[in-house]
Amino acid sequence: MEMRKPSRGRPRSFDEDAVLDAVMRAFWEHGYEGTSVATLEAATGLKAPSLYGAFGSKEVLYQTALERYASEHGTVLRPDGPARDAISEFLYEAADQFSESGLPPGCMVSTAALALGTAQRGVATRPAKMRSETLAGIEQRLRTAVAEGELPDGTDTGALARLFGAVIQGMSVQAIDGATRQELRGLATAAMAAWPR
Amino acid sequence: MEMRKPSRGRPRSFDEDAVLDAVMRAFWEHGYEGTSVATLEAATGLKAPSLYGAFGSKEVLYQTALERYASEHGTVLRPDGPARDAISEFLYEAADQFSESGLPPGCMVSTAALALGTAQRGVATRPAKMRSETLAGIEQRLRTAVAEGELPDGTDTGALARLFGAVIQGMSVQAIDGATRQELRGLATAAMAAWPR
DNA sequence: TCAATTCTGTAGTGGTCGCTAAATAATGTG
DNA sequence: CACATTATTTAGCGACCACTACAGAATTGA
Repeated sequence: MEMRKPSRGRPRSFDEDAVLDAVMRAFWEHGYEGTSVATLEAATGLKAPSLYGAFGSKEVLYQTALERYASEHGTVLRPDGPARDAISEFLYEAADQFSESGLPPGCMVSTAALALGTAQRGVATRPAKMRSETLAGIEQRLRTAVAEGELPDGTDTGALARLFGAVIQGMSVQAIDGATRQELRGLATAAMAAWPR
Repeated sequence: MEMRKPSRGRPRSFDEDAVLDAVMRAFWEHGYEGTSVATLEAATGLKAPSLYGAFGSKEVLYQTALERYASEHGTVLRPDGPARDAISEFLYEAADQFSESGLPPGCMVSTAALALGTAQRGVATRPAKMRSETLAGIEQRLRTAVAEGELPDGTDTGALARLFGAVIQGMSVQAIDGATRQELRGLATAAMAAWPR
């Protein structure tokens, strides 16, 4: 994947992963437009040309940080066991992650890039696609549950998937607004009551 | 409330309400940071000095547009009848409003100002307070329902209020991502299954 | 008609935006 | 050592940011 150039020339003076982590937190907390390159300089301790040399542009930096977020802080539906348990764990895990101390509140994907200037429209496509994939993943899990008899035939799996997706997105909003971990867990519990009987 | 100055001097050449409506739509669609004063000039047909003369600053313009949104496009819980019906209608009305053709998708309050640069932190306070008041309104309605016996004693009204609030917020995200009115209504239907029995 | 008042359009202000050319520093290779 | 290569630093690019001084235009009151 990564073409590592032979070690000619002056070596990097920084750890690329640590820098990307700081960049991720800045974008996570302040969004794309709310994070300036000057902000990133302050967050990383690097100067602009180092950032640009290592990553390319502010937009690439954002997308790279977003992928890192997805792989480091993202959650996946457990593929085994009852779908009900998988969804339930998914919601509780989101509640915990959105209120993790030492990290920005909320989710870098669920509520990202919802309103941008026209010039930055393209930045929103990747986060939107990630949200769409989350919905599709939930729905697939629910469809399987219907096929296996865990959920009744005729269950509106699309609507149910959108509901649990909305719960995640709403938890992100409320975490940003200061909701505690306990409150988010209670929300998750209340949401699971919507599971069909 | 409004101190109307006697009609001395050159009169306004524009309708203040129509201009504020255009401003509201711009902020609604592109957010605070995503909307520049140049954008507002294009949206209103006015020049900056007219906007500043009539309203004061970009931030005041945003807050004024936000209040207008709340009073023109906001929804309130119907205070009479069963709480279950009031919440249900609230969700369906949100589904319809977030997918109203001719208006930006989503909600100008539910998913507003979630990530801003540090310099603009103060802009987020009013939208956050509006969301908090919505949650409080829902919870109050649920508390009354418990007191009147519509909901069982011991119902976690706080968690249930947060759930319905999250559904609204998630519907706003999904509307922005392109969900149809029908899909949002289905989401609302699925959410009502969480109502305690 | 003249003066007072208020609004509009022109033409900027200083500041920040994302980004980069050019000089310098630090490494490996010969 | 010299040289090629790559990274960092300095300094600043043009474009846009929110905002405004100022002059002219349009109105009312005297």
